[in-house]
Amino acid sequence: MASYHHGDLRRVLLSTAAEAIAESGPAALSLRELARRAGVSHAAPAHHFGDKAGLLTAFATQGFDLLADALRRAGDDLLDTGVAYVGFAVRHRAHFDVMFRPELYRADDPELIAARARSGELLRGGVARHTGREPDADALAAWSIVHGFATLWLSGALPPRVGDDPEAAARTVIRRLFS
Amino acid sequence: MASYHHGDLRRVLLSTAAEAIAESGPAALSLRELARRAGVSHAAPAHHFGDKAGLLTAFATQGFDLLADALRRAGDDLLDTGVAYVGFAVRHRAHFDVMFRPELYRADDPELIAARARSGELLRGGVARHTGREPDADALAAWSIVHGFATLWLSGALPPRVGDDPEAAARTVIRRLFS
DNA sequence: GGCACCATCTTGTCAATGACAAGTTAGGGT
DNA sequence: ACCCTAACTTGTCATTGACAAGATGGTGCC
Repeated sequence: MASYHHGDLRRVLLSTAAEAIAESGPAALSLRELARRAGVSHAAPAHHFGDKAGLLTAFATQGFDLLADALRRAGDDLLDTGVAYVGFAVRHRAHFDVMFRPELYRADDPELIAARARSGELLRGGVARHTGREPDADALAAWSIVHGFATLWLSGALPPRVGDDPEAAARTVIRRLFS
Repeated sequence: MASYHHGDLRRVLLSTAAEAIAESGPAALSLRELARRAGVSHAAPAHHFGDKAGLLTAFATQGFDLLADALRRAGDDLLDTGVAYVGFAVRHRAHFDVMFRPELYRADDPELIAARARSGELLRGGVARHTGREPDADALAAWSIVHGFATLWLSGALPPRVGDDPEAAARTVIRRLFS
């Protein structure tokens, strides 16, 4: 068919972008390459997202929503929440890569800000339930340690002795924080 | 003058790259823009670095050397070492941005690997002196928490209440780890 | 003093890209 | 039946990274 109206292009472009970014990073992302993979013309992506920053804004927003889902699924336990954060980073590497790189997208986009706030609340809530205290400093420490571990893991900077199971290694590391 | 032989181009290009990357991230870096700022022809950078990945390889190597210097200056105390790590990230934002993004450069470059190993040793050494134990898990936790804090700070993801002094905030956070 | 060498830098070119402008198609509402 | 608008296409331009080939001048060597 290859009908003139694709019908589902926006969704397809986002998932194709996830593959492309996971392969070679956000810097190497090409709108024309995405269009080629989706079988549409080189200017089709611009219609849905305006420009490259627009696409990455939508992509980051989707990422924050996926993160919120993952944190919700982890339940109330703080350790599980931390492991889920790392699991999200590993499983949705492309999203994670973009989400914390605001110079790639429009950080003032309302939908993005809302999605980011939703996932942030889940993180802070987990910490507050665990310590019972004002969560500021504890939440910051917990967020830092899981975010740092995830980032280092993804960057390949960790020595091989850490093993090949990021979530198990993360569990060990997080345990050091509240002991 | 504008003599045919610049004489110091390699060094100038690296420091110009630092400015450009600090302004708009490594993704937006343009070799031609660097050449323009340095007042040389558009192909001059390629002579010194081969290609863009070559320049970023040299840049990351310089970054690991600067990090090692900063860690050495911090002395033997673990807390100070952690604060120095964060201080390095904030003060040399552009280098830090590239160092942990191996898809941007040639991660198999021997000089880069050597520089990275030198700074890694300083980190592990600091942790070993502090705990007296086999440093693996503790070093990983300490590295994760400072790296995560630095990354979150640079990405602008932290709420305003954290304040505007990254090193002071880092000190508070790191203290939660070994308490 | 002169000469050859070669790292350094320039000019020229090509394919790929992001952005934009203008045109085409089809489907939904009235 | 008709239009009207979102979805997509074709065409174009400036910019970029990479490469090839040439120009320049300092350095060592006799």
